[in-house]
Amino acid sequence: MLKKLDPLLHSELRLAIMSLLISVNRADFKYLKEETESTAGNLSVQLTKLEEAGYIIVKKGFKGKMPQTVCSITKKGTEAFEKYVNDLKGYLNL
Amino acid sequence: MLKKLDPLLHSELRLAIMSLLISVNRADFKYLKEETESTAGNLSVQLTKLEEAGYIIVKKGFKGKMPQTVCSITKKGTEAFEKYVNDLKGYLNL
DNA sequence: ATAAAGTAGTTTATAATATAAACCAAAATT
DNA sequence: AATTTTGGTTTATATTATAAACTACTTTAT
Repeated sequence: MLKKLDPLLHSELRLAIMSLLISVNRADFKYLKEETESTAGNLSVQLTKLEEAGYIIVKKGFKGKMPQTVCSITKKGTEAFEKYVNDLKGYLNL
Repeated sequence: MLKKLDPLLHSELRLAIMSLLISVNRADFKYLKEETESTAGNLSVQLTKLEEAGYIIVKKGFKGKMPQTVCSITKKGTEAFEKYVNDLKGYLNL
């Protein structure tokens, strides 16, 4: 009945990141930091975890002269997110 | 936009406990352990946390000669659960 | 009647996770 | 040219979850 939730997604910040990336497709570090109201350190750590899991792609480049980190969601990430949402529904009586 | 999630409820086991108690109203330790497939130790710890928060009531008694712990959800717990579900919806694109 | 095994938990220790603090390199500002 | 700001990473610490060990008692088998 109650499905085991993907521990990588059952984290407030990582879930927020994925939720944002699902709707906007691409987002840079600054944007994610603002929208999630997280600290840079925490965001950095969680992006790395999502990247290592293959849920997102992280590209480092420059915007003008300033470094810029751009993130996007992968197919695997989208599927994992959708599965998580469905599994979670079992807990929420939706 | 993205609301801060109640950390007490954003835990797989505690959420499962609350979800079960919402639907059945009363449940004993054994039933919760079976349904959640948790270890007794983890369940014990999480029930105490929910009790301390005033989200559930834990009553210790006996069933025949064996000890029995019966749990039920409080009004505060029900309200917290409902708020959590609503806040979470913002993350899930539902 | 007693030893062994099972029930219903709690407590304590350890592993995993999240968060914050400290740091770094370069750019922009004063 | 010193200071502050930007855009991060790394490391340390606090929190949380999980597992292991223990308690107290009951039931069953010998």
